[in-house]
Amino acid sequence: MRYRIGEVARLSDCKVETVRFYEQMGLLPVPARSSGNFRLYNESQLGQLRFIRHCRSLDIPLEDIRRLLVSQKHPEENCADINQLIDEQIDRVESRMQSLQQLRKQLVELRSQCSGKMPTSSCGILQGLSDCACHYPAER
Amino acid sequence: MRYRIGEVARLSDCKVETVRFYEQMGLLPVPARSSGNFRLYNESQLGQLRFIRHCRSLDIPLEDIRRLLVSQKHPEENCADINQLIDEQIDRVESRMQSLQQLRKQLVELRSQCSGKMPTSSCGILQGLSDCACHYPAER
DNA sequence: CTTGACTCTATAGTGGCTACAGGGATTCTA
DNA sequence: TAGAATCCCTGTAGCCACTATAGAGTCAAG
Ligand SMILES: [Zn+2]
Ligand SMILES: [Zn+2]
Ligand SMILES: [Zn+2]
Ligand SMILES: [Zn+2]
Repeated sequence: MRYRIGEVARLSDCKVETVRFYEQMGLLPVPARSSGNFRLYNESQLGQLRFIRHCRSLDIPLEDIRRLLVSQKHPEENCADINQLIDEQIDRVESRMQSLQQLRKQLVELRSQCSGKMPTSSCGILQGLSDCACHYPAER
Repeated sequence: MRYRIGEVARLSDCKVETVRFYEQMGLLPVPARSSGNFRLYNESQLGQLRFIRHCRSLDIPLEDIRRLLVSQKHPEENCADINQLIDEQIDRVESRMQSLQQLRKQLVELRSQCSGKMPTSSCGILQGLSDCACHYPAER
């Protein structure tokens, strides 16, 4: 069974342009072509596309996905790299969560500076943003 | 007192290129020039740059910063827009936090599928990524 | 035979910078 | 006063992971 690009896109929940983009990035093998020059995919290529999409839903960068695909093609090798790659991804996610936590605190604090309908000249939010004590050069 | 670009960059904790970039984006007024064609900034422009940098540290997008700067220039207007803008920013941050929470859970679950040094052919992580039950078309 | 849905390539845009390349201006030191 | 170091200039391209056009070709149904 062979699929055209619109079908693999639908079957992997992504856009046609994205499939072409992955091909261009070398994440998908160059597909066969129909007589009318349409891309034709088989089950295995669809599987690889779904693999990529699933990785992307975990926010794994394309470069790391490339490494995972290479690992997949070497079934005899040790999988330590894969575990490390996921560990690094978890680290990235956790550190982003931490900075968002910080950010939220600062935004809520800022938001509390204004009660509502004021002239902008006395809006506590604008003032809080202007009276910035942090964006000064590091003291020496 | 007039500053050259390197100095305002240092005094607002950003890079020279970033200052030029903000000018190009219309977030900073076109500065005066010295006889040798160097940009020259005054205190008020430095203040505006620090305002922008502080907004950016709160991850407020440049478009929203532009709106804040416009509001600042109309001191008699009502500040409701400003409050709403910050509320929206808080919403964005919170929803990002939520999806990262989800992400972390999925990654930790995936990570637990592999105990350590296996051949990649039997690595639970690779298998978990391949046996994807989610990247299928929405059922009808 | 026409319509409409699909596909093709190539190119540019998104956001928020960052990093050159290849020159000119200024300032410090010998 | 020469040379070196450090600044600054413009313009362009790169980053990431797509997304969105434009303008053309392919194919099946009615
Ligand atoms: Zn207000
Ligand atoms: Zn600040
Ligand atoms: Zn493993
Ligand atoms: Zn999936």
